[in-house]
Amino acid sequence: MDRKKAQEQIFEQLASVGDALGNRHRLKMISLLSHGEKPVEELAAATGQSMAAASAHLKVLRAARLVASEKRGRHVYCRLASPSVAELWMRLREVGEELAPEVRDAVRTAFDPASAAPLTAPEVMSRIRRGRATLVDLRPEVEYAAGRLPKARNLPFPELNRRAKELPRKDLLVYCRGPYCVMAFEGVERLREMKFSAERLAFSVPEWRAAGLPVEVSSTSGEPS
Amino acid sequence: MDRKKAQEQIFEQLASVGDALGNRHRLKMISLLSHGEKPVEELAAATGQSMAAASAHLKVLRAARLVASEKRGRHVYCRLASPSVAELWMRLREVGEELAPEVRDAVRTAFDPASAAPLTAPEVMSRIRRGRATLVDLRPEVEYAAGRLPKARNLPFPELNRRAKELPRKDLLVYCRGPYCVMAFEGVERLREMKFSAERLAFSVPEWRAAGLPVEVSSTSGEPS
DNA sequence: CCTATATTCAAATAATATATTGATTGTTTA
DNA sequence: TAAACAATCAATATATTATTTGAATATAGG
Repeated sequence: MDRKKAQEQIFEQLASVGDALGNRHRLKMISLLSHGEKPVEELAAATGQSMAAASAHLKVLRAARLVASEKRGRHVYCRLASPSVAELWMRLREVGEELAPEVRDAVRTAFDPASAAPLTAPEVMSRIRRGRATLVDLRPEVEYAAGRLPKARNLPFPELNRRAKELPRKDLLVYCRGPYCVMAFEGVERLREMKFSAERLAFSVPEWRAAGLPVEVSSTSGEPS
Repeated sequence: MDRKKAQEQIFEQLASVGDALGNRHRLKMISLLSHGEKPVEELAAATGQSMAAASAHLKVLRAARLVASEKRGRHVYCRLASPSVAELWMRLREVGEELAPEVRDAVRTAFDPASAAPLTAPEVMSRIRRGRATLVDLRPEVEYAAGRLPKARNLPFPELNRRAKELPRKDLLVYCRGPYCVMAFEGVERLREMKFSAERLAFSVPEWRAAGLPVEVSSTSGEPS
């Protein structure tokens, strides 16, 4: 009889975790944080919210234990409480893409997976090892520093036009923040206009990490403070 | 600019999937359905709800595309839309147990994983192959018929006292509906009182299936109608 | 036709969810 | 020490939603 009560509590608590996944802005925050810790301010800007609103959503995520945060300097840096949160987010995406036509159609029309290089993570790893490809990471430098595909070069999206000439003309594999990342698409489009041979990868660092492949990190112990 | 809109729609839709996971009764329904399809009536009874309430929750689950249903005879049979829904539910549990102290503590005190046989699914598979153990499935017969561990014998919990004598005295491995299943605990307790040597498995069929191990099914094409 | 099973509807209740504004706290920097 | 900044909190407003109940309605079976 006591176990019955405990079981209900467990389901209740797990439901609160599910509930935390039930808002667009919060999912976006999880998605952003899967590329490394960020201050509240940045999360607010990236999700188009006021600081107060972002702070409220973060409170929900913290209550569900999905996000942890720490004050350093004058910023509060937020991060996923564990890599398994990113994996939960990936699994949610997979289920949505598999089962919800609304998701599947939107993904197909706006972020067509068929437009990406049809390479699995291990296949990319093998090309990296053989020096057959140049990986280009379009994310901001802090995210690149926090973790990247091996031998990837960092060329943040806003600097693309100016610095593209640093890249080789051939065999570019471009990635940014994952399958729904607008910059990855536009980056490849721009590079092609500039006569580079470039393909988009359909995944990013969190998926790479979840596949058990090695992630390269800048030697500075944490994020710059 | 159009991609930005599509991205927001994707997140919105995925949030509605998350939202569907945000209620105790709905999680319980998913958990039950991971052992096979069930009519609405049974889901209502098992979750302690009126038919109308259960129906409303099922509507949410259907809208999120997690559950499909079909009318056969006078019942509406509900089932998970895909095995990946069960996997999402498992992942949610794992995250909860890993990160939420409320969940972890409740699990430890009421459903202590340490009280289960410390066997992984492949280890159990190997024992089955060598005939080193007798698996006992305490679930209702329909769930047993819909999918079970190889060579498991079915002894539904309510019949345990009456029919325990059919079992060998040694090397019993008992499972029911998973890590939070009360019957699995009480079943093992009763068997031990009756001087059987029995251990509880910390997992059930959905976890077994997710591990890629073979599930045995009764030859009748679907559920009995 | 009558019954069993589900869904829907109307309604009630309560509760949430979300965002805004302004105040407050703690920290850094001038 | 004061000013500027980052974040949270408190109070508030609005709207919406969540959940359940009981009755009415469909649907199919016997």
